[in-house]
Amino acid sequence: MKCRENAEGKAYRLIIQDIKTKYQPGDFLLERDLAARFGVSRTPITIALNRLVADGVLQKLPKKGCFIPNLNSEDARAAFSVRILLESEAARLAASVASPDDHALMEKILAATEQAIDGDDFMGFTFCDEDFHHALVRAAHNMYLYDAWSRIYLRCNLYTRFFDRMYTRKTPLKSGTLAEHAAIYDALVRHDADTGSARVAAHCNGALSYVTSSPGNEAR
Amino acid sequence: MKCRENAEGKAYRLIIQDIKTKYQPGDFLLERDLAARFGVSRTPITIALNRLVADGVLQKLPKKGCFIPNLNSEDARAAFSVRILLESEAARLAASVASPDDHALMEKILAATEQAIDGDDFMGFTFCDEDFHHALVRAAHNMYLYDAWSRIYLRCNLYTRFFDRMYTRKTPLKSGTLAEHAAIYDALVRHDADTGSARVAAHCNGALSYVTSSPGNEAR
DNA sequence: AAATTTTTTAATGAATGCATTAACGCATGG
DNA sequence: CCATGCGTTAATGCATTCATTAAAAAATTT
Repeated sequence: MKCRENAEGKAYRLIIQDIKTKYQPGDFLLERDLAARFGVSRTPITIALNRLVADGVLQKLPKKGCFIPNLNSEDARAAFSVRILLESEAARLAASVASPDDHALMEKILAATEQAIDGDDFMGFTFCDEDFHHALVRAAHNMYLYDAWSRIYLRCNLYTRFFDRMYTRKTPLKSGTLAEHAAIYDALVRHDADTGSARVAAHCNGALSYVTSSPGNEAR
Repeated sequence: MKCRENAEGKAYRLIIQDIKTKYQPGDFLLERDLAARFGVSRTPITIALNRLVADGVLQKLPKKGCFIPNLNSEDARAAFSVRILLESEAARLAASVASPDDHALMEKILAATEQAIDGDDFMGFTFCDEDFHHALVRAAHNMYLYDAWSRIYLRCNLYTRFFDRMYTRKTPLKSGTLAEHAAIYDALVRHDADTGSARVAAHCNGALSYVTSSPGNEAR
């Protein structure tokens, strides 16, 4: 049986959606607005916002509220370096301990990615991209590693999604991303920890370059 | 000017104190009790508890509440491996980028540690121990690394403090810890990243051994 | 007597109302 | 014309109240 989602969880999920699609760096997220739009009271909104601050996705000023942090290249490099540290270690571990279920899930995601590309479904592709990385890190079978990675990945995605929205540079990325994911997966099933780890690092560095090479990445 | 602490921040700090000194694995933290004891309403308590759940220090069951998670050796190894990954990388970075201020702070903490040992002040020693590690990771000058480390360190300390309370095995640890901290600091000022990183890893592995070697570490 | 159903209780979950405070506009004086 | 001080406003911060629900206790039935 699956318990129905509570108001706070719903708020958390919807706020993340909004952050990725609606708000810009510097924008304040007003509790009253969010509460009205999501049809809940301010209390669960407050809790969800505080969680997002703890996640590093939002910043907070006392008596001022929560806002999307400014994104600049230096921050991006700092955030991505932590992501790379964690995610490449996850790949190293996954090469040893990933289960057949983990492999099956990743294969399924790769297939779905290909399908999304064929259908020119950018949103679907984005979900598949995120799903693959989640599956990869989960395959390391260390919940603390996954927790820490999960947070910094959310933060890194803040950059990626924002620049996606700015430049909507979709097509050139897609094929490369799928090929790189497939190559990472290939190393994992061959239990080649060094190659898997290196490919993950290279892949993430590519994402970092995408973000930092864009002009105007110094947000207002 | 320093703003006075708000109720939520106070609650967060006091709950952590209580966790380290009062509660045991499996104990539920009742919001009403905490609110009454801290002299605030339930709202800031709820927010603080949710932050601690996000930090991985507490676990939560819907409609049941927050509780201290069970501590076992396997979890400890998983948590410490993430801590070691982050903290040894921090040492590697700090060897390059630490400022004179960072060095001065660490020296000050080392002196305070010695003083605490001389005065047989176990509480003071504990604070110095934590302060040193915080200063070390901060010296890497990467706030995302510090954030991620901070969380997993809190979780690791859950084990350490709990076993400290169980066995109060103070004296044999103290001198060794100080010497190891000093050795780490020495590597940092010599800009020897490899040695610093290795010494941090060894030091943390020692803490892990302390926790896992204790009998009865499989909590109820 | 054991099992099951009902009732009670006590906890979290959520909404509302009030207090506090930071920011904005406006007026006044230099 | 610019700076400063006051009053208004609108936001967060917090307390209180009500609703929901899970667990424990009691009563009833088999």
